[in-house]
Amino acid sequence: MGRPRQFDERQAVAAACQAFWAKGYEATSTQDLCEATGLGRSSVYNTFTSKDHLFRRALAHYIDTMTARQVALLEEEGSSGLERIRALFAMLLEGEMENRELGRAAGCFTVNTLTEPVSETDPEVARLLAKDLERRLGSFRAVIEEGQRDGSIGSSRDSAGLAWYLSSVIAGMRIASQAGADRTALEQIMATGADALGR
Amino acid sequence: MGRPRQFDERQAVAAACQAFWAKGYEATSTQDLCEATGLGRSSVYNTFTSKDHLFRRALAHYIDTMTARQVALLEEEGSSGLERIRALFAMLLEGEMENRELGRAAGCFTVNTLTEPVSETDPEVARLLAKDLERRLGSFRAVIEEGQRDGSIGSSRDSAGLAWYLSSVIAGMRIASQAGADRTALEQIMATGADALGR
DNA sequence: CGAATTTTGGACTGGCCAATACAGAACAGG
DNA sequence: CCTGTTCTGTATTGGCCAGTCCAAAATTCG
Repeated sequence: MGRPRQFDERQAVAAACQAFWAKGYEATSTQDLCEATGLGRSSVYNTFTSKDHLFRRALAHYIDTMTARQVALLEEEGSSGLERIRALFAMLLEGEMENRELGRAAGCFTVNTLTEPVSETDPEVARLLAKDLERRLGSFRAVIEEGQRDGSIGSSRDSAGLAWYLSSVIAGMRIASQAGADRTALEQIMATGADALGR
Repeated sequence: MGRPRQFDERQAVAAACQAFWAKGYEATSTQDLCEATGLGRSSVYNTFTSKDHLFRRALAHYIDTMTARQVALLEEEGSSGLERIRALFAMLLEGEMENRELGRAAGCFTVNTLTEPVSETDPEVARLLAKDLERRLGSFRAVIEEGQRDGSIGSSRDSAGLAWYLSSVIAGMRIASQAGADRTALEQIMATGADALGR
């Protein structure tokens, strides 16, 4: 009963996600959020309680969508460990270029958030980021070990360390993208990043 | 003539740099800057005109100190190209751990700034970042080519691409540090990063 | 000592910030 | 059609923001 919502909550979260992704937590005002979502102030606060709460929802949404897609790609069977990692690289690169063409936010929302104070001051945000990192590292580690077994990854380094390395290379690529690297440079970063695994 | 300053301008810039480094442009208030520098509002505005101007000074200070030190290390003679890169990695890692122990800002001020809107909205900031990146890439490229000549770097990839890769690995390591990676993880990232150059 | 000049501290300003209050709108059930 | 309930638009709140103003302080030069 009661008056029905005139908007889709998930869609609003997705719009807020884009806004926060583009400008970060601090620089995004509640006014920006109203404009991005198309909602009035009352609807925003009635639905999401506060800017902090909406930010957490937006970050969780980003993580759910992006990390899930990436982990799924790494778990696909039918190709070697290294091939799957290369496929992930290609996907990330494509996503990066696509966002650029659409004039959307560059880089990675979670990486950007890590460099903001909110990642330390808000425990819930810290928890989301830590949990996502753990999940990604676990996924990386699994595919690396597969690669070491199937021979596509010649490096005999500790798989946990290589997972950290992989995570760093990806974060670094996104920073490079924000710094203005062109497609060729990004491709070279990814290709060289894979070299370290081959041996 | 006139009343003499009761503070050292360079010292004030250094203090402001620490504040901006720790919290970023957006989240650092002018009040924070007064407390960090120990100056009153009037002195800050009389000396530095505005928050934007002080931020540019702080960023320029960081770049001058940090990049100069790193470039100098890479230009030191008496060791192979790869050895110099490893020395740079060691220095960065040491600096990262030191900052952590002193409870200071983690990560890299320029990397953090790249993920903030100010890096796009303020043309002067954009110029500082672009110029620094160019300088770093040039320095990386030079030492990589030396390494390719002296045989320490076996990778036959394009030196400009490898320079981008190096820059990415370093940025990625700093993100990993902010994400909570321990010393061992950072060491593994750097070591694996060097593997890609060896061949 | 006095005039000119600069820095300094503290009070102050308009504006934007996140968040709230409230009245009316839009439904469901009876 | 009426009542209860939820949503929505507008006006408003107190607070912090960057930046200004001004009078007092501290110097140099004459």
